[in-house]
Amino acid sequence: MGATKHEIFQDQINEEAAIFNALGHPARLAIVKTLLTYKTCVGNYLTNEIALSQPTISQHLKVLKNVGIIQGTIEGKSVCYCLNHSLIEKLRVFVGDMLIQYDLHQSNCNC
Amino acid sequence: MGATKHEIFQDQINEEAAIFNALGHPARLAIVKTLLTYKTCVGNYLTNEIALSQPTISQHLKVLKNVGIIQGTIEGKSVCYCLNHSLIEKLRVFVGDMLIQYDLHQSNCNC
DNA sequence: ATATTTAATTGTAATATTGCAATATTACTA
DNA sequence: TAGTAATATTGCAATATTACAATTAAATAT
Repeated sequence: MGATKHEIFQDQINEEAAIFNALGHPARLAIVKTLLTYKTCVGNYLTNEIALSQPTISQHLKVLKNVGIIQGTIEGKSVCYCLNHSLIEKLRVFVGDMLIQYDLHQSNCNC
Repeated sequence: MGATKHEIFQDQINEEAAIFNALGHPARLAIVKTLLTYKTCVGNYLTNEIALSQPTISQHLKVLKNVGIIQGTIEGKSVCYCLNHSLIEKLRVFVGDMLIQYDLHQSNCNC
């Protein structure tokens, strides 16, 4: 064993978990926060801002891109990154639903 | 190398990433969703519901407990789990802030 | 008392992740 | 046409995660 058994879960759960998982590393969360602050941002800025090597930052950017959280556009010799609108909407809906469901009956826990 | 360099990130980022990371596995997300649906839930129910072994479920419950997402109370020979109110509030605030910041200037991306 | 049920722990194998040096690639610049 | 800058890729070592069998522990049931 050793690998996650994705096949026993619904596609939707796997997809949502993949999004949370991508946000679940401090370097990647720092990248997302930078994009929230500056709206767009070139890769090299992140490499200077975060104390990790260029290949490591590149790898984290790839993870965020693969789940659709960010997108990158080539601009000369740079790549300009920004958050992916549809993905943020998906996160909004999912977390919103979650919290609504929580409010409906979680105000007190009887255990 | 091989371990995440937590020391180069702010405590808050590490903490938030840890929460997302805990939600970033389909089994753990399934547990959280079950608790959202049923409010409380005994461990054995999860073991029967999710096609993973009892030790594996127990391990995932521990991860969720360690970051404070859930709490468990012993009830006879069972353990009754529920979501942790203060943690859910933290998630609400963080994601809320994130989405507000996004709305402020992310409606269109110029790259 | 003994058996059963529920859950946690321990140990371990398989696999994935993290991080970086070295290198490749691509585009601009002098 | 070099030379430089920004990024991606490859290969690898260190570490973490996932999953489970076996075992333990604690409470209940017979």
